[in-house]
Amino acid sequence: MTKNEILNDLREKILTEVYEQGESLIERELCEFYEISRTPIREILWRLVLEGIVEQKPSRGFFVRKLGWEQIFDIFQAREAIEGMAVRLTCQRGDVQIFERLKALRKRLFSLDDTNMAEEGPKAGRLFHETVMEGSSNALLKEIYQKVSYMAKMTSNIARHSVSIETLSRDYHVSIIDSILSGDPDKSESLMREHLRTTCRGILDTFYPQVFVPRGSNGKSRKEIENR
Amino acid sequence: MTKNEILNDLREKILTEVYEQGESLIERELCEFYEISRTPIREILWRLVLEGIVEQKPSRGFFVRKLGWEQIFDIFQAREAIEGMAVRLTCQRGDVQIFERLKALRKRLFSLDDTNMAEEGPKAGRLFHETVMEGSSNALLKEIYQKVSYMAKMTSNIARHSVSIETLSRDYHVSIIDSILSGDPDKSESLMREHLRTTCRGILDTFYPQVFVPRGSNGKSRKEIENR
DNA sequence: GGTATCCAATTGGTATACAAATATTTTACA
DNA sequence: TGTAAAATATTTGTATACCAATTGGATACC
Repeated sequence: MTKNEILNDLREKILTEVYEQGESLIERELCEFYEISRTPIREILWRLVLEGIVEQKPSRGFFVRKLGWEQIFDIFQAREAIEGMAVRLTCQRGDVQIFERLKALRKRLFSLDDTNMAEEGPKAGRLFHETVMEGSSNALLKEIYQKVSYMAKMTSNIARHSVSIETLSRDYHVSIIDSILSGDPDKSESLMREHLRTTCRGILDTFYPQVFVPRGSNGKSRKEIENR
Repeated sequence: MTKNEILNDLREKILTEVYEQGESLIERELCEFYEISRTPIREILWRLVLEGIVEQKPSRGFFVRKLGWEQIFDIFQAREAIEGMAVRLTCQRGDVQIFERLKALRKRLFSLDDTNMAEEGPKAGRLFHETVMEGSSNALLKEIYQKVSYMAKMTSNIARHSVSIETLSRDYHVSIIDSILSGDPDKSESLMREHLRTTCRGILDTFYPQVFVPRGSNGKSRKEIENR
């Protein structure tokens, strides 16, 4: 296995929770498993820290990042900021290629129905969001997005979306593409934000029903039901 | 020198351009200089990568990140996204402490005039932006901001602001604090964005006058004057 | 002038050893 | 029995030495 293959393998194992959240990644164990020495393993681990899915605590080592509902909330808010700006930029300065890709994607989104939504919906969704980031032509925003999206992927194993959430997302994706193609950056941005807010609420309502996030605000004036 | 001191020292040297942008940071030289071995130096360098001011190219090593005007443009756009969202959140869910700090800061901003603007303006400005991020109560946004702000600091040595830019910023800071205290998140966000867009244009106009960024758009439909 | 080859510099990786910090278990004592 | 202290084990942190692999540039050749 090359170093890159090991990196991909480790990432995959973290994203699919072979390594659980919060679990410590012990250097020697990894060395033994992948049959390499500590130096390259450390480099790989630092790369995963850079990707946001591993954290390093001094003198304690590397740990799989632990993401509870507060972090999911934070991630979606960060995505609102990043992708909201990105879709605005894509709308304003996207080139013909991007627009063509979005048109093709629009078609693909229409072909989704209840039979293939669970399978194809998330794939098409990821492609949509990536295309929007690509269109923004802002390397730093893309860099930031990559990290946030890795973190988002970590949560999506826990928070596997329901067909109803996926269908709603699909509709938003189509609307956003329409507003991009019609050249309306304000509408594109506000739709993207609404989409992410809605999806976040859907996930939290489904997987953390004990958490109450007040409607109509981005607020963290959250209330948890007292008992647990 | 402890490892943390070395980290701070190296960061300082990069931010003050003792190490020039694009320069390669040779492990063995650093080992010799700081009298430590390669392993801890590598860890320090990875931390600086995490901070956004150093980059690693496989088989080539670590380099001070190089930021031209395109990157400055990208940084300010990213800040628009991040800080725009953050100020909205601060407005919506900031606690009394934050509001008090903002009120005190407002007073301090008023005490700035032409005699101390060059000295105190940037300091107060940084404090303003940090306070807003703090108020957002979103750990991920703060994490992202930290990186972006290190990158911004790298550019501020090249693009040292003029008194006129600082004065304009001061006025924006005051207005934004007012809109936060009056509880208007939409206005807070739009003012913050406008502020960052204006500052960005001021910097680019001053330090890269050959670059023309069209008004009234975030667009990258940039034109450079052909000759150089 | 362009291409091929060689060479020096530097990073990449392995191995080993021990120090330092942290976590766990055992022991001793109240 | 419960708890604190001490001993032990585990794991990371650092140092050193060495060689392999990669890169960039210099040189020689056609």
